[in-house]
Amino acid sequence: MSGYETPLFDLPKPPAPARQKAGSVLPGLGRPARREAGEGDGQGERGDQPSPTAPPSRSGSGHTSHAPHPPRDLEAMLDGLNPAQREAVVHSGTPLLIVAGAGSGKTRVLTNRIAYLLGERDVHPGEILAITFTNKAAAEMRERVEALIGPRARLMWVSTFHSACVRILRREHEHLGLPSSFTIYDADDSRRLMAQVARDLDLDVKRHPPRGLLAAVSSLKNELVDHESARDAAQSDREALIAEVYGVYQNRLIAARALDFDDLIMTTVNLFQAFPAVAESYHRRFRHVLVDEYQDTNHAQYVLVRELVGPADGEVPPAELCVVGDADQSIYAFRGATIRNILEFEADYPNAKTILLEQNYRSTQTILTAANAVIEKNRGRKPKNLWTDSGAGEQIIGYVADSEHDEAAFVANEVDRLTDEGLAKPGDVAVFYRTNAQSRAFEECFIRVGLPYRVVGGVRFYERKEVKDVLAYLRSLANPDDSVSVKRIINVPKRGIGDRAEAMLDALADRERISFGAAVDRADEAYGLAARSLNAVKGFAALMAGLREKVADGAGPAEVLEAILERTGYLAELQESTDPQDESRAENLQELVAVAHEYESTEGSEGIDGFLERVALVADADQIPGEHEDGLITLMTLHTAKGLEFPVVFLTGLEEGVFPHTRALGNVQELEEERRLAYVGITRARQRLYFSRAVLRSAWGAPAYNPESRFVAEVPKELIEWEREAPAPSSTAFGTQTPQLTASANKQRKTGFKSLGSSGREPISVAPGDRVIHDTYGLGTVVSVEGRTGEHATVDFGSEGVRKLVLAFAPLQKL
DNA sequence: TAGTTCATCCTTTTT
DNA sequence: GGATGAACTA
Repeated sequence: MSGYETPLFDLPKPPAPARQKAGSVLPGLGRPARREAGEGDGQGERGDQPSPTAPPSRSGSGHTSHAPHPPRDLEAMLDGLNPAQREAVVHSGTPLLIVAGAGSGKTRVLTNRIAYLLGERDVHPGEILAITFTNKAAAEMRERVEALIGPRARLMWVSTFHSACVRILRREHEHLGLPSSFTIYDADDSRRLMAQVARDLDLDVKRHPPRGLLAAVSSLKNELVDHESARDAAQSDREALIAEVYGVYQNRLIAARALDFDDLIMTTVNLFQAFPAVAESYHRRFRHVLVDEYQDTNHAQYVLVRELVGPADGEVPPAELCVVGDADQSIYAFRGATIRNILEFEADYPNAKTILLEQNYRSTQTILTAANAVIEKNRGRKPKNLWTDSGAGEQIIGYVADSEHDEAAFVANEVDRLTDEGLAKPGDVAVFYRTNAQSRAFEECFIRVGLPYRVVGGVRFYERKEVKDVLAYLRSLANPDDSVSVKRIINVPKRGIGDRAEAMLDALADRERISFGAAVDRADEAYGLAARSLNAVKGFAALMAGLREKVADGAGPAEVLEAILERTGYLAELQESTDPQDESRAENLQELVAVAHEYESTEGSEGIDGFLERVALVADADQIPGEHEDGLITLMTLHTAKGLEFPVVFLTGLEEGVFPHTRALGNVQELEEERRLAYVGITRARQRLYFSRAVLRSAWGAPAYNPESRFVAEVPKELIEWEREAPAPSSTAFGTQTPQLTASANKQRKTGFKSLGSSGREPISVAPGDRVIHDTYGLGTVVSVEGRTGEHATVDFGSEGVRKLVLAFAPLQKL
């Protein structure tokens, strides 16, 4: 994990704010900690010790506020920059908006600007707050500035919105008398909690799935609406329902002493608005606020930035604000981001200066022309025209595959060819797709042909079930009120506490107005709990008490994790299992312990709470995409690709319904967001760009026929050279280009597609006992055949396991 | 209570 | 093909 925080706390503490009524203004933190010191508080607040946070390998303290400046090298900061970039680096005095087209050197401008502030304008590093989109970007920026300016740069604060807010909340709790220890809920935890809320309110889960409720509540949160006012403003039944759900959900969060991802920002904003003195202390401190990827900020983040900058006519002059972004690269509206923030920047900050960076230093003119042509189709955007002086370059190569397997084979062949001809190495190549599920076809193919690859994103380490389970134990220890975590593990591994027992404990918790975790400790008082269940619950309570004792004795996260693995029998269960997957699960848990050890050895580590916070905020995917020197093909979603660049890019799955995604087809806004995603994908390529699609793609079991993506047609024809074009319309009843086959239509015609098979192969028919050979799994024996017309077969591949296959598409041959 | 089978509905994308 | 939930059996 590279997420590394420079402490904010080396500057004088801000004056304690006047005490005001905390109350309802601070959802999520409104309730004082019921438990006194003892649990979770042991580690104390270390914020004020200027803990040395430099990586051990580095030397030099850099902590004195007036350390001698490293040699000033103005030329290094401005060298090679074009006039617009220079202007952006040295601008001062008014808010600054840098509209940076793809590949226009945005990151360089930002880092050089910071270095310029530190080196030329004598700004103290502690006065700088730079907000990036990911932890990885933060780490890189810190590194680059340090390379320019020296170790002094470590004193500045570079982080994501979320990390920054957690820091602020942790720091301010003591002034406000709020609990310092809180649990951060990720999307999965929130969903579980919402499911509970749906049960509380007796909602029809079919009509109101927790996911949907969560999305609705989340958008209210980002608008900074509280549920009271939402209820008052409700126009329709649905709105009223959402407001009610919001209230119950929020109460549950408060009771669990938890904040979800949206709360982190919103609560900080509320804190600033409720306690102006706190807000002022921060904007007194941060004289320079820089925000990267401004087009992806949501309303709450926008307000937070305003609060940090401070009023134009305040007692303290506003901080110097510099935001960077490109409205055409906004791809997170689904998560609440508003392009409005960047489009209206000049209205929000009337004396703002705007600098446009249009010259591209990354791609060939062909690639840029394609990108421009696609993005032009979006309405209501400010015109922008990327250009380069580096020449036209190669044409885009297009390929129409029969199936997703064929598409993967094309990519593999092409990479081989480029490698053989010395035009590129596998490490130069990236394969982009719209959804994570699409990676499988490529992985299978690359494994078969022996191409080295890595998948970025996908199922992340911290999202794996076993890791989340064990972390839930740790969280339950750190915060016994965290009902989502306690419920998650109360019967994992199985110890005979079923739904009924859980319901009885829930009832007890309700009756006594205590948390679920507290009810576990008082299970004796629960009605209707079978003796056997009661014993099991008591056993669980004793287990937790034993572990808690260990925590109280000052054990660090690693030691506690090891105790959890052992005492719960979780690890033993995995080790005894014969399922080969459980082996890797056990390895993941060992890895988690190793991560905890590593965390403990980091200076300034803050015990279990700190470890959990780190785990919640640092996506481990951040560490993966680095330099391309290791010769691996990179596979990732288009969203993950933002901010990266590759010499060779394959844009795959260019089919209506895949990209653009089905869900976006009916909605202009969403379609435009898909188009921006296409724009992002295209502009990642430096020299070579490939478009590919599959005529026939099996999407969730059933095959689907998808016409060409509209984005392909939006690229001028002469830019694309088709290596293989769509086959002539076949004689089947459904033409290849039937526009917009809906999913349901596909389903109805499902059986009809069988005859097409994959890669031209005749579908085979098998019977139990037949010997077959599979491209990936090798030799096997058919165990059984399912489906009315025999479309699935279960085949035993011996050491490769027993697999269920779709006969029409499995690369399977009868012997 | 746990383990099994069956049905359904599904899916974006992520800090 | 996968995850989740409901219904049923041991």
